[in-house]
Amino acid sequence: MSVTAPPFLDGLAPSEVRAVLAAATGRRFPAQRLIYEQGSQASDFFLLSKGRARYFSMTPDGRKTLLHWIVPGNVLGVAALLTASSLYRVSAETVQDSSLLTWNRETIQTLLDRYPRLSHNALVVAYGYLDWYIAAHGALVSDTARQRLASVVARIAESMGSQVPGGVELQVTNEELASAANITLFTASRILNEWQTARALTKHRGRIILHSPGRLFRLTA
Amino acid sequence: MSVTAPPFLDGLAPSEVRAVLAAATGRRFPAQRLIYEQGSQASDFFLLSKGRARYFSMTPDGRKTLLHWIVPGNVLGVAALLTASSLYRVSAETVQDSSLLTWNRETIQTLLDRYPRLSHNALVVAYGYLDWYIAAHGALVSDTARQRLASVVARIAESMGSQVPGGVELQVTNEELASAANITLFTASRILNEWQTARALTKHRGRIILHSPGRLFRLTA
DNA sequence: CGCTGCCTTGAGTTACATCAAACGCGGTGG
DNA sequence: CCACCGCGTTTGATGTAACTCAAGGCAGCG
Repeated sequence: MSVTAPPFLDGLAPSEVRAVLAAATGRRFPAQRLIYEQGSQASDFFLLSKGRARYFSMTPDGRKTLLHWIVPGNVLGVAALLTASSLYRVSAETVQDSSLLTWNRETIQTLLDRYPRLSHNALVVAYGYLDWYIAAHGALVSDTARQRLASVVARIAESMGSQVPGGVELQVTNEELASAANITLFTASRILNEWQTARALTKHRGRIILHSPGRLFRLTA
Repeated sequence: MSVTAPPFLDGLAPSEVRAVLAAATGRRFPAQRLIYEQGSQASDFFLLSKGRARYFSMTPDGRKTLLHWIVPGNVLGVAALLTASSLYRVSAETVQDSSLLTWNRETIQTLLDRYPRLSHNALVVAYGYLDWYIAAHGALVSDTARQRLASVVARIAESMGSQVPGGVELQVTNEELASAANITLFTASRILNEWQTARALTKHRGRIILHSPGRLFRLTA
């Protein structure tokens, strides 16, 4: 079903895993499709089985901030696991064509009751998000634009880069990088050019070849 | 034991609550004492029964960032609930003299196994932190120094203010406000003076009388 | 070979940080 | 009761990273 075993199903017996998966509905999403929107009722819980998705958030003034990337085996929509408060806190969208297993709120909550281990796993998942936010908060509080951009590039290279001769290729636009690092398009362009001059990477439209991740951070003073 | 029923014990039968509490050790902490430090092994889980505490984090360059405030009934040290990864992610310290119920890691994990509802409650707690971080992230990304300071003042007034004739009194220094809003001492001083001039609050050393929370945000353009 | 959308470049602006200096509240001891 | 002291606070002058805006370049596609 998915290449990597979903952490959310850790510790369940094979028969239990089957029961949980049997209760889900498969759904396909094309690339660039909204999965759910921040502020709406958390009516479904998802597991990404194929493709790529990401969380993002809209600021009051209409800018989009890219948050966490979601790879196969990850779950989405933890808000649907809560009995009370039940709004999605951020939005989620697909990046590539994707397949999602879907449980509605009632179903997944019944499963949580039946298999308590799922609650524990959900806690681990939530704690992982917390980790991400703690790091992001630290970065916003004390890093420069340059450092944040370097982190974003490194993180994307890690999670979604593909090996090519000469380095790692990232399929990202300046706009996406800017939005993830919380800087402007212009600042992103300038910093990336510096790095290109310093031979740490090569730019093309819509993609970047990262030659030396280490050099990024050395240029970060 | 505590004024408010701890959300962490929600949904447990009275006998179960007694069993969980019986497994804890009571500990008293004086004001301004470190409870645990970010990066250290998450060896204990706590429930604040009396007093006041807060989370904070140190930046690489040595500045202190104040995070979430903890009131009686709240738990601390969620990292100790996780089987695997087990470092505290932020630091915690008391603000006033406090009493904490303490479970060591092994004990609390045994209890989680025995009372699955605790896992669910832990998820709710973790989700609450997530909420806080999502809001903080949004504020850092798109609010001005002024807006962030207004939010901090409002939040502190809400959670720890005491009613006095003329408004709500907050026991905070400029330094604490600056550190929580992620601005400098100087900027905090200047903005607070503006607000004093606009009659939204009155300043004294180490405390503030907030007259009109609403006016803060109106002055926030 | 022209069009569309991504990307670049420069000039001007700004909010906030940094630094230096001094002020004054409120507690302490003479 | 007064002089002193420490620390929280204030104020002004200066610095700067990054944003904003305007204009144009150019890659790749049809």
